[in-house]
Amino acid sequence: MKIYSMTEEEREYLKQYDMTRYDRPSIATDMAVFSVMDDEAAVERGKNRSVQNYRKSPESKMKILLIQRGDYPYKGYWALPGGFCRKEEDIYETAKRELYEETHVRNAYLQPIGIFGEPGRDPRGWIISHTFMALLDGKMSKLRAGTDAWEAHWFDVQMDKREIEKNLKEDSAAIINEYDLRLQYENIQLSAVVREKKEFVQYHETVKYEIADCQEIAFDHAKLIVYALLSLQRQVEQDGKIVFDLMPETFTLTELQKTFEIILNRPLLAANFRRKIADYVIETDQMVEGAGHRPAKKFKRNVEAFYR
Amino acid sequence: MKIYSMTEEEREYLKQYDMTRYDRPSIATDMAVFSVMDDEAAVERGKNRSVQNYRKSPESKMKILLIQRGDYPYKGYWALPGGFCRKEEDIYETAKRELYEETHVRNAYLQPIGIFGEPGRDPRGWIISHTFMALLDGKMSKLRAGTDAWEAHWFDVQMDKREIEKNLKEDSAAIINEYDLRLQYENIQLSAVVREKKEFVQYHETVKYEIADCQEIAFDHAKLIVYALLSLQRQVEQDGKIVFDLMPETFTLTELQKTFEIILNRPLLAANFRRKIADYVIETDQMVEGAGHRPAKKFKRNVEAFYR
DNA sequence: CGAATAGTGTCTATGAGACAATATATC
DNA sequence: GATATATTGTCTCATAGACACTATTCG
Repeated sequence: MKIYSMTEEEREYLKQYDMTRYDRPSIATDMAVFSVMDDEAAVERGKNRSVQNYRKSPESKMKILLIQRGDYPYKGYWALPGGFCRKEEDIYETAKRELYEETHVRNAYLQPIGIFGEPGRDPRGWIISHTFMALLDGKMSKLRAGTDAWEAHWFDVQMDKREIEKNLKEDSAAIINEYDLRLQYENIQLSAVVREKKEFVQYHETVKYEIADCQEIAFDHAKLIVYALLSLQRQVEQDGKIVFDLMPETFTLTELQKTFEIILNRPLLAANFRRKIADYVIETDQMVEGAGHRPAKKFKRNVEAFYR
Repeated sequence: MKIYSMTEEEREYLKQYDMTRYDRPSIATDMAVFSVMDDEAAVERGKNRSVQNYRKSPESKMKILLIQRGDYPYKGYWALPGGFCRKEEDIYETAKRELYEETHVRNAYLQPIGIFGEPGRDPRGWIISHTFMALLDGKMSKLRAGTDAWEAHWFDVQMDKREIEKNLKEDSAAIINEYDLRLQYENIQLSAVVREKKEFVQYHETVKYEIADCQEIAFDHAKLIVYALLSLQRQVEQDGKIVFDLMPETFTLTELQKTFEIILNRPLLAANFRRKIADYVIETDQMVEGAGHRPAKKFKRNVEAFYR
């Protein structure tokens, strides 16, 4: 390999080079941390089930991790966990560090999904957010202990799509959708409406997102959350592999299916689902115990299949 | 909509807030600008065809736009076009501006594909690159006029995959691939080898790219180029829509098919291809003229189909 | 046995891939 | 007519979706 080595002239040039002559933004990461779990798991694991419905399986829900801001700006509002990129830190390292600080999870699916640098998005100044999506096995995370000024909680996520306008012609298109976002943790309710504008300009598609309404969600994070949810859906629709990142080491096929259903927001037929994911899982000899009905086999990932 | 409005206390807080207490990187965009065209088009359009083979259709090739660096560091090396993000400029705007400056194209498919911020990637200091992929209709671009110190050219792209290691087990996997990249413009030959390491760590996939060899390509741009090519391939493999962004307003189905083939790096059967893309195109009444064989119908995009 | 969930078998429609056949320009 | 490409028809096989059916545990 040919190594790049500097000449004396170059060394001189770089010595004179002044990085600060250009304005520079602060770089932040915001983490959309998702998990799928039932409410009991969200509060405390392994607690007593309600006595009446002991036969019913608990309902799984999509969750997102939010923290309440303890400082200005948006003091008291809820925001995605995140923080600033440290000097000479790779942005992925920043994301991993933030994730660990908030959840004590070291290994998780982590993916950059967007860059939001619109001027004015943060009153403190020019701050570019690198938004990451993280998928957590809900059983693994231990939230950072909250203080008065800094609470972290798993919020239920509900998002509904509404079509506002759809104008399709042979050579042009304009589509506007609205996404109603509702987030809930105990008696705390947050909500937002994010508008998606798709257009065809000179034979090229353009998509824009803007916040139409926002209750108690800090900065432009409502937009980031909607964007992250749409990214997740789109990816799972195309290739379900990443859903496994939401699962623990072993799981039943029904648990896996429910996780798919929650993300895709539609029911799946068990027989077809099982056929589809059959190659990706391997039966273990564990069984679920103590349910009021036929016990399910536990499965684990078949790593070979993930690489075709 | 509830408007976020500041209190006096908050205004005071922000006044004291010192952005400069954290280190900040410079933010750059690097543009992987791809186009598919025949060599004649790359040099000058509409020129005389070679007389012997007037009946043969010209061969299309994948091209990438590179500039020769006129300054240190990597003076004389070839690099992706790019530049720094200006104050209060959205990073997408930076990318659009750069694209326009280099190619005089305003509308093109533009997509962020990666963030590269590894310490040491630029000898000038802490510079985070936001890499964008742009797809251009080759007939549209007019390269910025070159000067002695600043040449821009369309390079032929050839990338081949080589499997180095493949260790698949039930619960773990380690895969190493190498990508041989060769770029050529007239008698200028650039090359690189980029290694891709995939692993399964605690049930989660990790992928890393590193440069194993690099000839005459500046910075870590060999890695960015390979990464961009892989992104393009993956996307087209999943959903061919973006290929249309490489096409002019009207085109023949064979031209479209060739473009797919070049990206996917494999031949397609015409009958099947046509069935697959049938809904996305509309016949026009134009025909190709003056070819030494049956003339092809010209088609245009069917915008309706792009929105399902 | 009834409730509740786990798991399987099969029919059909749709789409991908392979291959053969036909069509139409120029020279 | 020869060359070179354009365009269409059809067979097979794999897969997705719908639906009906069987299995197993607890109480």
